[in-house]
Amino acid sequence: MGRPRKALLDRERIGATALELVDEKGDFSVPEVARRLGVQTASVYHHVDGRAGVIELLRERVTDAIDPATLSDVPWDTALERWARSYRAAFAAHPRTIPMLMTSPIRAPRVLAQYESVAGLLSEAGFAPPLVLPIITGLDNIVLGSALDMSAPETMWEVTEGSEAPRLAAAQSATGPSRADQAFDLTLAGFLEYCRGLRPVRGAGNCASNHSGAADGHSATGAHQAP
Amino acid sequence: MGRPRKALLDRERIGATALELVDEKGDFSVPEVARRLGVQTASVYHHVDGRAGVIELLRERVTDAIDPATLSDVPWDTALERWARSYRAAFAAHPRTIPMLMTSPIRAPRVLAQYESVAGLLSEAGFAPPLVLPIITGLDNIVLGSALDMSAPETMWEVTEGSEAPRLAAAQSATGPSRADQAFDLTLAGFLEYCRGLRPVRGAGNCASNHSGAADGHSATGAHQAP
DNA sequence: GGCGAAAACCTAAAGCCTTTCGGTTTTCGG
DNA sequence: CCGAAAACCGAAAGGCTTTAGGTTTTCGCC
Repeated sequence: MGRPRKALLDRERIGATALELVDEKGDFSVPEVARRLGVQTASVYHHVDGRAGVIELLRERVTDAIDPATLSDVPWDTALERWARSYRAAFAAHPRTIPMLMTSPIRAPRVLAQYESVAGLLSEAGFAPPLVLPIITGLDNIVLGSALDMSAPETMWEVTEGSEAPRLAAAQSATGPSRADQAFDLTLAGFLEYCRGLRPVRGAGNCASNHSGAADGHSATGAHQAP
Repeated sequence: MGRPRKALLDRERIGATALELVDEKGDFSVPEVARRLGVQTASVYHHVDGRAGVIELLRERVTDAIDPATLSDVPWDTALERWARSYRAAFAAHPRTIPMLMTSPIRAPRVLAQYESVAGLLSEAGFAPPLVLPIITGLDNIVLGSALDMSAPETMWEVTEGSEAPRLAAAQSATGPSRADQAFDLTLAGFLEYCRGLRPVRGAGNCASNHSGAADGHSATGAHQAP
């Protein structure tokens, strides 16, 4: 057959087709992608670096929906919250990609740059350097943990049948179908609340002993550039 | 060859061998398990339901390390914390199984029973029924998100090389190698703190309207260690 | 305009994995 | 003692990943 007059394949179409397949069936294979594009399997290998390369295309497509503009918000905790929600929403749009993307780190430059922004955000908000990465990692864990939960929809907790777990079943019927969202809201709110309490207090008198109950210590912080 | 005088295979040995392989190489295959046991591939299929069955054996082995006794602790938040740590530790002992186990829900009866206990724990602690499942799910997300983080150890954040992310690199060198543990401690502490504030206050006057910002209604609980 | 190099697709094949289908021998219950 | 079940083996079908080498078309450069 030889080279066609107009290219049949490109990374764009390969990525889109693979994402279609994963959305529909939860998995893909290179031959499947090729079949759906009316092409032989080997041809795909001229455009991407094997199956792993296709997964990277998926990663790009999914993470492109994360909105970096959220990180320009103020104050810092609003930025963090909006970013986390955008991050989670990006995965929620294609939950079945999650098992594939979770296995290897998110090293796409686009996303890495956003983590870098978050690091700056937290530093400028006044967090002690040793706290910055734990906070980022914690936020990451919450988002990815929640994303994972979304990828195995209700099966995870579908215990309503009959007998074995009456209290769990009762809790389920008391919560309704928004369980995953509510859990995320709860966890995120708790995390941000706790982080607010971890910032050094700026005023003169430092009520040294506790840091935990300081739920509203950021009210006056319209502009908060730390030392 | 026919039936041997003494059985060469059983689910115990198959599970142990598969776990060995995953610990060593991050994956397993049925032929690999068979080779390591000095047996033909097909023989394995007489004891387990294919590859999926072997994964269930892995799940049992890993989750058996979760200590249900932690849930008998008092008060409720101590029980929750110890359980979460035990849960996470179980996965930390075999981090490379995590990508395999995360894909499908943890429906092993042993673990389900523990979730059931947690539901009872929270109900008896006085949490409103619609809050119980979101709290369980949130805790689950934190544990599994953290476990996932452990499964791709430092690669996830190894950006120290050179240039691209200076603030992230600085944050990393300020934190040291205990990043994952610190993030978990932080997130768990924040979550429990927030949950304490979600319990209805027992005293007379119930300031009914809000439940969201009330992070400090828990005066009696006392201890919370900082990272 | 012509021509070599590169691009894009194909056929073929190796190697691995999963799973199933009969065989063969040994053990065990009645 | 004997038939049924158990435990293992050999072989094979079918799929996936990946590479190697062909064939045709296009493109850039002289």
